[in-house]
Amino acid sequence: MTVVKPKSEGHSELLETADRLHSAAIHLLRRLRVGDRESGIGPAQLSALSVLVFGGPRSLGELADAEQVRPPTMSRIVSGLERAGLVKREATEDGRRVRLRATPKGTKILWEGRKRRVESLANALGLLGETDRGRLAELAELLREIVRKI
Amino acid sequence: MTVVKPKSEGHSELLETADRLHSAAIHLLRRLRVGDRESGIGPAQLSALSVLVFGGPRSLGELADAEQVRPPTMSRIVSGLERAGLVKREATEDGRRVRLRATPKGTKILWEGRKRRVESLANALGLLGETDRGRLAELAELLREIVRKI
DNA sequence: ATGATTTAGTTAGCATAGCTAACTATATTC
DNA sequence: GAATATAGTTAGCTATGCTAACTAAATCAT
Repeated sequence: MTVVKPKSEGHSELLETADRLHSAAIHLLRRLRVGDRESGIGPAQLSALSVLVFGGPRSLGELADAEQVRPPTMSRIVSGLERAGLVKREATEDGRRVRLRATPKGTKILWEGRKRRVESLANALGLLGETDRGRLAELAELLREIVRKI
Repeated sequence: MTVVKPKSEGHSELLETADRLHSAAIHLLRRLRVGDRESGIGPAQLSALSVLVFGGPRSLGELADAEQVRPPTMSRIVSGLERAGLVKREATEDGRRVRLRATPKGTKILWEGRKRRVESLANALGLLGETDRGRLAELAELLREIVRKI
């Protein structure tokens, strides 16, 4: 893993870091999905719901943008959330737009689900030393910035 | 973001870090999926193939374990890879087991796909300062350890 | 040695989640 | 007022996750 080709050393290292992040992200989500399933709500729904809960009501298009999916995909995700009574579609001044709002039930469910979801991760984090934990908090922040830049 | 409830300060911080990692992982993969699609091979297939290419041949059950999915799921993922000529099912001494092996084509495709996939991520990483980049490489390693612990 | 059990993998059937293309309805513009 | 643009939805495809039920092979126990 520390073997790096001599030529264009920095680039190679960058690719390796990128690849490792990618791999870690895939496996991280697979592990956490187990807990997600207990809530009876899919990962895409959970993620979309969290935007509405923490970020407030918005239109379907805005939510699709925030979640990096196409409108038809978000339309169906929202349908699922609505069917479960976690989100409501409200009419707006502009008759084309809908305003999506998390219901009290949705907000409650999200908080519970989120807690359970990150619990195992938080536990794993708790196994780390104080130093590593601090570094990891930095990573999370850094990662968020990076994702915005991609 | 630095607002932490006084009670059980460390735990709350941990949850927040966990949540941020989770969110970042979701969005990271969504962004990278765009590039993935160009290869005509799904993310699960790509990930499974990479285990075979970098980790060598193994049984379906082992691959399912490595990828944190159930055997039927992996069976279908492998079927897709086989259909595309990227992986071969080989018979073993134990007639129940199959040995999965990446074909030369699979290996080639993976290297190309992997390169393209992490390219955008590596570019985003390149926008960071030298300090952040170093930190991130370190922390990617940390993340890998954590995922193993969950 | 043969019958029962365990193990590995597949098949069938269901749900979620991603996409594009095509449609509807409402706003905006000319 | 007609043409165009915009927001969402519907329809239909693929990929990926699952559990349940099946087949085939190996192992175990009598």
